[in-house]
Amino acid sequence: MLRNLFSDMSISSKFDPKEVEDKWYKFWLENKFFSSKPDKRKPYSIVIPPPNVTGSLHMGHMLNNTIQDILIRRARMQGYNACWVPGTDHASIATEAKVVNYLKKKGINKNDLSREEFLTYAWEWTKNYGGVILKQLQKIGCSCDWDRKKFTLDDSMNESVIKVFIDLYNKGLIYKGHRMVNWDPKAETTLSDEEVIYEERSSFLYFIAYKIENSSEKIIVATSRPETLIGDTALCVNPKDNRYKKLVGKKAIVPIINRKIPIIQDEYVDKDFGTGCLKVTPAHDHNDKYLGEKHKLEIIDIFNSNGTINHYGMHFEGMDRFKVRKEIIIELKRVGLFLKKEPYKNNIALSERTRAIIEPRLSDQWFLSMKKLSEPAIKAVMESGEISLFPEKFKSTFSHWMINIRDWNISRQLWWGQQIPVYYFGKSKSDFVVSENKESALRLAKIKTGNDNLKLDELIQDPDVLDTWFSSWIWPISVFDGIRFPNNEEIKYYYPTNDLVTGPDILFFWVSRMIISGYEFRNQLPFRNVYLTGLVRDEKGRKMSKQLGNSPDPLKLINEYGADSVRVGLMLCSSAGNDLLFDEKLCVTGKNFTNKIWNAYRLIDGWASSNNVKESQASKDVILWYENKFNFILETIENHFNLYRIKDVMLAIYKLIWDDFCSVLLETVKPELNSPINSSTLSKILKIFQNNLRILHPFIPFLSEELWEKIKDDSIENPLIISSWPQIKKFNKLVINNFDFSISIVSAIRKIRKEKGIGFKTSLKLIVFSENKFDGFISVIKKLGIIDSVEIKKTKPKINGAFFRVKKTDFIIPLINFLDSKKDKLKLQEELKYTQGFMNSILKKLNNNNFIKNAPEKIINLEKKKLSDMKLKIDSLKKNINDL
RNA sequence: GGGCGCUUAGCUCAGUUGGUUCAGAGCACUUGGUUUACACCCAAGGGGUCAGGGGUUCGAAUCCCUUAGCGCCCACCA
Repeated sequence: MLRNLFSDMSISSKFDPKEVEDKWYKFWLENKFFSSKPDKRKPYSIVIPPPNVTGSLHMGHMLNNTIQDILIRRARMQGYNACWVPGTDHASIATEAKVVNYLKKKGINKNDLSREEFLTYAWEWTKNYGGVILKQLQKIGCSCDWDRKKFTLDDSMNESVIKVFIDLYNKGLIYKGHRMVNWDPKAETTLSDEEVIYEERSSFLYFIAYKIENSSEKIIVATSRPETLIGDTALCVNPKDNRYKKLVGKKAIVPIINRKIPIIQDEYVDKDFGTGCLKVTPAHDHNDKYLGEKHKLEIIDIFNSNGTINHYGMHFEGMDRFKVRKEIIIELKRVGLFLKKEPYKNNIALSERTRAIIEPRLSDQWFLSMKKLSEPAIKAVMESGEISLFPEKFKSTFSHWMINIRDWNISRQLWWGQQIPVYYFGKSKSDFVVSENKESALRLAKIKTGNDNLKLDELIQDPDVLDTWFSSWIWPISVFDGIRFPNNEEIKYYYPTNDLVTGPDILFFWVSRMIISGYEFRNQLPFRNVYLTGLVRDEKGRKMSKQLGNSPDPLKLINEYGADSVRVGLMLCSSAGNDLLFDEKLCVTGKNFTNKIWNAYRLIDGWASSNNVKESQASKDVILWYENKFNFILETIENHFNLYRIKDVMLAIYKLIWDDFCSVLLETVKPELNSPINSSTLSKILKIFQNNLRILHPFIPFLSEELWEKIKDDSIENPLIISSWPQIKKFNKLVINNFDFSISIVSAIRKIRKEKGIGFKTSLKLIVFSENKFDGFISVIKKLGIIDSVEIKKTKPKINGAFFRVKKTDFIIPLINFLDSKKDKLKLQEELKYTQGFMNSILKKLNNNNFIKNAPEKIINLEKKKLSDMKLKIDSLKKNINDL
């Protein structure tokens, strides 16, 4: 390998990611390195948390997909059959809202469309604008098996979802219930709790008088929602409230409506809030519903689905709820039943998508009963440990939620999603069948009714669709088609998957439900390890979200810094489960790192090699050390990986490459100007560089592959992506320690140079004072410390010079010209003082009887050893001071 | 309101079962450097009463109690 000495000049000193990223991604794709099929190897599989099909990449995606890519690339190199299944989620409400908006801009109102027409638009929209995010994942380097791309509304997915619904229904776990739901009057749909946001708003507490039947008395009620009095079916007071005792059991008359309602008592009512009298509207308030059930009150739903008042509101019928609020106050004033209003702050529930104020409303919904289903999942996480959560702190949160699990409302009043496979054929509530399609439903209905004349068009399918999570909760099974074909080769090979990487915010909505479905439908866990990343926040600590617009566009960052650099930057700050405040500066750190590696390559590439130069001792020593150090670090990396401490892995590699490889190894073997390097040294360095690239690959796939290509020799056939992950070889900790010792000596020499104003061109002499064998690496000390000779003496010579001490060993650099004995003396005296103080504290411990009595022997001996060490140090310091 | 967790250097965080000089890392900062890969660099350095208080212990960043501040999840007040 003889090269022109100046060949490195032709390569830019700045690494340009743009040149290499697309090239290598295309290369990997074309060679099918991402794709996986069952074979004899052990599988390693990950299913992607499917991003919303409408979504575009934000930092949260970037974070957790980079982690997945790191895991999958490492597994691939380790020889596993690595399979990362990508896909998207149809995200029923989010997508439907987007399509509705899109149509609105085109002047089309959703309500004017039929279901089929709307779905046609939605599919068109999805095809045109959806799935962008998957292209973006490619930009960050994700090595997903794209041939396996899935969508939660694919035909096969739909079939699986319906099959699961029918199965659970037949097991008696799905039922229709009357529930208080969050009604969005603007979208005219129920919302899941997670789609509701709360906001503090100032409003008023209105004080309204209700007349008592057959009496001139009145009772005052305080309410923030006077319009709901239309639906009042009781007034309620606390039984201990003496003010109202005499009224309990009597009837009050709802103002304006003039309906008679009972006055009841219940502990629930707070005497001190408002007037201590609560109006009960069971149809429109969670707590009132509870009271209504307990006291068997009538339920009057007063709203139309768009938030206007229905016929119960008499002359208010058709009027919007907030207009009614105003009108009703005016009317109450007119009839003299309005007393006053007081300013009042409360939390208002809003629809996350439409920002409409949520109307709690009783409604017919489908529910999945969860209690029994969740038992194996609780066991797997809490008892058997089959499934591990990282970090572990989420276990307690998980268990609390699972134990108090509530039934899952799985129906949504939307069109975009899997339509519920329930077919009604009659007027009675039980006149329905559950089946995969209309034809089979008809057959069932005929059997159920005994009416053989039932016609297909007499069947009406439930208009609701299933909650989006109802398709994603079976994701790890359905992506391998294990619901439809439970014995297919794929599901048997890849399931259970290995790791799941996702955000803690969907631990309950998604992760726990996948575990539940895994046991229910495969009788087996869906994944062994769950790594919960932190939430990416902005510099103000706010959650990054599209609504706030505070998420930097990862693609812009990649464009500016390169994908590898952004990956490094993110990994450096991504401790599991801890939120990370994203700072763009980290990308700069990442860029510096990739550039450092690039320049290390340039350096090595520029070396000419020759057999005619001797291999220096320093090179031999430093290579020996690096090989030991590499394996030592490799071991710690493996340990970090096993605990999903990706940040620690990243930092360990960062330091290994920057400090050990570049600053120490390369600086030591670096030949003199214009001279070649020993050929054997160079080939060893290249081997080392290759191993470095192997461990770097999962983190910086593009640059590592590029450099691998550039430096590879005849022994290498495969591209880096499918090369091998290094095996940990035995290493000698003593070599590492002795070398670290030597580097500390070099640092001390450099410090003296700086203090004394001695440049790096002046060679110095070093005298070591050591009674035992000196085990530093002299060759390296000479090379890096720019020392021309090292003398080892048993006793301290009477020489003027700079004294220093590293790990119990004394050193002197003879420095007649640079000496400043006064200053040096002062410094040594300071150190003496500190050391004496330290020794005193050890003495105090050893003189403490309780310490001697209670501390383990090991610790006591340690302290004794420390004491003798300190004594020696003090002696030597004193000697040094005298010598000066 | 219920549950979980956090508070360590200017910033972001490590610190495993209490015990070697254990108070650490990266970044930032200061100082010095046109050393033949890299100024996106090299070298050296400064910096923390481990949130406050109390307790257990021979010994506490680490265990217990308490106060203050913060975050998350769940449930949501007429």
